[in-house]
Amino acid sequence: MEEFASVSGISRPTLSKFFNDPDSVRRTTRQRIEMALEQHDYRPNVYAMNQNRRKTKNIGIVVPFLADPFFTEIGRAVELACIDAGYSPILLSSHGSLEHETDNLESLRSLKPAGVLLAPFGRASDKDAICAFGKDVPLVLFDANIEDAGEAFIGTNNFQSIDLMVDYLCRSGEPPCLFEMKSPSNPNANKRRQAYLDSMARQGHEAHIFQADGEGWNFEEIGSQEGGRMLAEKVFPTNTILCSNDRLAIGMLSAAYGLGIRVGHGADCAMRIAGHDDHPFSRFTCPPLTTIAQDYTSIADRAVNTLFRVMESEERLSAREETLFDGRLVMRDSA
Amino acid sequence: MEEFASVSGISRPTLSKFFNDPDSVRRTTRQRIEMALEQHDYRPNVYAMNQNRRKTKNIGIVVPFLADPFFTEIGRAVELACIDAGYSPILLSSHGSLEHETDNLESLRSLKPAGVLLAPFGRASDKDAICAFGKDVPLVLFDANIEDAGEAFIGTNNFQSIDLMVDYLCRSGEPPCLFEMKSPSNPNANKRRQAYLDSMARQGHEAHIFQADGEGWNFEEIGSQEGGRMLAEKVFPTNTILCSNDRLAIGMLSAAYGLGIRVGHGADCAMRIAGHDDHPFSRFTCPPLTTIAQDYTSIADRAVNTLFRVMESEERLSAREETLFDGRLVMRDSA
DNA sequence: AATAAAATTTAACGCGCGCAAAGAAAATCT
DNA sequence: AGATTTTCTTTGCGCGCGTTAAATTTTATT
Repeated sequence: MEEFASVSGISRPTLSKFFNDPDSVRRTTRQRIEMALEQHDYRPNVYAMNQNRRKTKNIGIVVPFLADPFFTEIGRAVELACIDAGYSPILLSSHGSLEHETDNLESLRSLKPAGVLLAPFGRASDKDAICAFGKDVPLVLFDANIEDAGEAFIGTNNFQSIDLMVDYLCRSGEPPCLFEMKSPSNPNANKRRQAYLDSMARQGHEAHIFQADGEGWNFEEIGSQEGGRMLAEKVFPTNTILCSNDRLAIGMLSAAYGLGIRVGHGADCAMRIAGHDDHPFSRFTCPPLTTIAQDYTSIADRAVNTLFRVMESEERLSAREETLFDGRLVMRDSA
Repeated sequence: MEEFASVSGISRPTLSKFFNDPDSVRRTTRQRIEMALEQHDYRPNVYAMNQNRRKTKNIGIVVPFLADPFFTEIGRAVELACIDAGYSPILLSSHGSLEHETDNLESLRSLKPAGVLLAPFGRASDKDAICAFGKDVPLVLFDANIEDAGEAFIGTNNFQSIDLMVDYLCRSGEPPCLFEMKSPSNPNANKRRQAYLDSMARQGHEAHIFQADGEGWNFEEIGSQEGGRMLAEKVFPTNTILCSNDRLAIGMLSAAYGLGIRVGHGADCAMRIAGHDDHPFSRFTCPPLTTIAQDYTSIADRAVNTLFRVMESEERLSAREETLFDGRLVMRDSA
């Protein structure tokens, strides 16, 4: 950098400022530097840069399981937003295990990130560790909330979305049963169950909940196995099933097909199946899945913007913010 | 670290060695250090550590499009392998755009990674940039090959796998047509087309190739739209279609369902559809997709091991290695 | 026990940059 | 035009560790 300073005719501290934030120097000098850069292609040492800086230009993004298309999608949106803002996103997956989540936060801490976007496991997460992390680093949660952790939470309003779906299903046919995992780690599942109970009560229908055994993240498999078993045994008292998420629904649709059960809302159909999340593949199931679309883009944008706001203000938010976006009913053929 | 050295009774250079590689110090001192670590929980500054090191403990992993489940899966396998080996994987997606691929390599270069695993776009990639990168950093390619770039390439033997599938399809019914993208960026698509032509010639059947218009990575959408149009227009001369990859097949299956065409190898079925890759969702299509399983695990393991071999040898491989794993026929109901 | 080999300590330099203070230069304002 | 503000330059310290070389200690070998 010393070298580049002499050949470019700019002092080293000014260059230092420039590389930290190109807009912090006068426009004319900035142009001079950029001219010189094109000729001598010098690039500052990332490690030396960040060593003495309290905060870097890194933004951590932690998701519980990257192989779940929902998180790949939202991760992608968030990553691109960060790049556009001139930051370096670092996308970390917790690979479905709690240890990795904790490890990821530990790794991030030593990277002195300017901020972190975290989609935690939820109940299973190490709440204390996450709260402590939030004290040191600007932290915004998304998808799954943990009370009092981080500066803000952005997610979907499960009560609105489930109510929307239940209402639609009741109006257009038999009231739905709920199909879900027995021990969901994700708090959204619990909210959705409660929302289902509320909605059914409000509509004056009896609620029926069916829970699938199984651990892990192979939701399609579980939906197919357990859901298929229930279909075969005809345990469902109505012909309409609301699955707690699309991945379970995809599995159940597959099982229904295998059993020769025609799914859909047509006259020739035996039952209806609906999901929640508008999984990228739900458009291509057979039949295409009626579901609730989470507002990926808004969630990603709001999460990033909130994080930037906290980062720029250099102080904590006066009050923790919780933003819930409404879900949108996506009517396809399955229900 | 100076501090930790005094309280632990270990000299700083020894600690330095320890943090670089715990096995490089005597076992007794290593235990003393680990004891002290538990009491004083000191952690070296990542940036200061890496500033003066030629190589870091980082390993870059670059995939063209993380939202494609194939790459999420293989990325996951590779990531975990790196973690197990004590390295820090950095997973980067090129988000389907060439500029990001180049940017990703540039970012990685300044992170002084110990090695990089790259799944390039293929033909579209900046070959010179990748070759140049390979001169500076141990580089192993996977999935898509670029001649002479990096130390090795690990992928699937498309000629074997397609031949396996064509042979199966011919034996069990009508010979297949090939359905693919018109202008595939991935070199595997070209290999598969050639393999299809070869196999059909060998079997003494006439080859029929149908190409879908469309750009980008929305293969399911393209398969559904274009494939559906072709199905509706009955352009296929046989009742069996081999799709160049599972994502196209998933789209086409969806379209077939919408058209009321019964897909499968049963007596009551009108046509057969097969894919290639054993996409994570192919087990749950309707009907479940007959396809070729790429050996994810072997590819990931071999790629990582090869990279480590190059990294440890501190020199280039005497000859560039190309390893192709055989595909495995996965017979499900669709064909 | 004597010798050789391996591991550790001591001491000291440097990496590439952030950062702070004080003065000089340029741009803006009255 | 001068006064004021902004920006830049000069100077120099220090971050936290890698790394080296010589001196010393510990372990392994004969």
